[in-house]
Formats: sequence, C-alpha cells, structure tokens
Amino acid sequence: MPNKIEQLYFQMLKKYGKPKGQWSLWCKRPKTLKEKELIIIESILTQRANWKNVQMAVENLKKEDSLSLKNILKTEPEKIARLIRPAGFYIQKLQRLKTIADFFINKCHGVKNASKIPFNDLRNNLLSLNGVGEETADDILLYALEIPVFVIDEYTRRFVLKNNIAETKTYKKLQLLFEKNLKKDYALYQDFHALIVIDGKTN
DNA sequence: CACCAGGAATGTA
DNA sequence: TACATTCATGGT
Repeated sequence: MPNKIEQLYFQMLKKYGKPKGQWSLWCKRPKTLKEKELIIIESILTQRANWKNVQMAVENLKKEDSLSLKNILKTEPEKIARLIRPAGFYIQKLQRLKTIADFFINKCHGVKNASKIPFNDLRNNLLSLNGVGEETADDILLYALEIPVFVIDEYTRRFVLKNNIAETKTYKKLQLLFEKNLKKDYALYQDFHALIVIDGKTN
C-alpha cells in the first residue's frame, strides 16, 4: 500500500496535471545544455523574488546576449547589474552570478563535466559558493543537472504542516523524509516539488 | 500605503 | 538550534 507522501503526489498530479506555465522549462526532460545554464542563472535570480521580475531580468540578459554562463563572465559587472535589476537584490545577485558562472566554467570546465563530479563533492562545492544555500544548490542539482535530490523550500514546509506529514522543520530531515518515501526518480522529484509550489500558490 | 515573492549571510541568544 | 535583520525590485 502506498505511503502518504506518495499518495499526495499522485493526488496533486491528478488535480493539476503535469506542471506547466512557469514550470514548463524546469520540468522539461531532457534538457539541452543551454537550458541547463538558463536554470542555473534563474536559480540565483529567483531567490526571494517574484517570478515575473525574474523573467524581466532574463529577457534583458537575452537581449544583450548575456544569457549564458560564459557571457556572464565576460560581460561588465555594471552592465549585468543594470540588466538584472528587476529581479531585486541586484548587487548581491550580480556577484552570485559571477561566482557560480566561474565555478561551472572555470572550475568544472562546463556544466557537462560538472555532472561527472561525485554527488557529495558537487553538492558541497556548490554550498561553499557565496550565495548558494541548500535550496539553491538542490535546485541546480535537481532541475539543471537532473540528479535526484528533493528540494525543500517554504512551500514544502507549509505543505508538510498542512498535511500533517511531519513536525520537523530542518532541511536535511525533511529532504530525507521525502526521498525515503518516493521512488528515486529525478523526473518525479521535479514534478512533485513544482506541484507543491503550484498548490501552495493557489491556496 | 503596506505587503509579498520559487533565499542566503550574518549576528544574537 | 532558533530567530532577527539586511539585501531591492515590481506587482497587487
């Protein structure tokens, strides 16, 4: 018999269908290298920001041909700052984009090669970057690199409370709880997390 | 006008 | 471990 968490997943999948709209790219499978880079960039821009504002910033970067990790490295900081301003916290996010672009391009020699790094090393490397916390690191691992790690965010915490799934609030324990009760499948993790956010926004 | 949105770093107790 | 504060824009 299916566990409660798994039941909730199927229940929401039935109710909302496959995540669409804003989530269509993040939940797309498989992804091109360029799409993976876009998600890495968006994972920074979206921090505590309205998704609409993030898309404005993305459009600005695209217009100026700066929507790639390589071009973010070569574009002048002042210009990046101006382009991403709609996403808010633009001074911090400028630095964070430069840092993460440097990591993937210079340290890993590309997103494709980064995927070959052992999971624990890769996650710890991401967490060591200034501006990358657990949620952003797992966003990148799950949605960009297509590695099965469950993302925990505020919506997930509310979801857990609302459905009486657990009383713990720590990131690691919640993540383990979801992963323990679900098939280890990155596509399922992607859709489930997206559905949790979609469900949280409609209520 | 106040409040919030797909966080993280830093400081305090 | 648990909170509080700071960072900033655009929408409602």
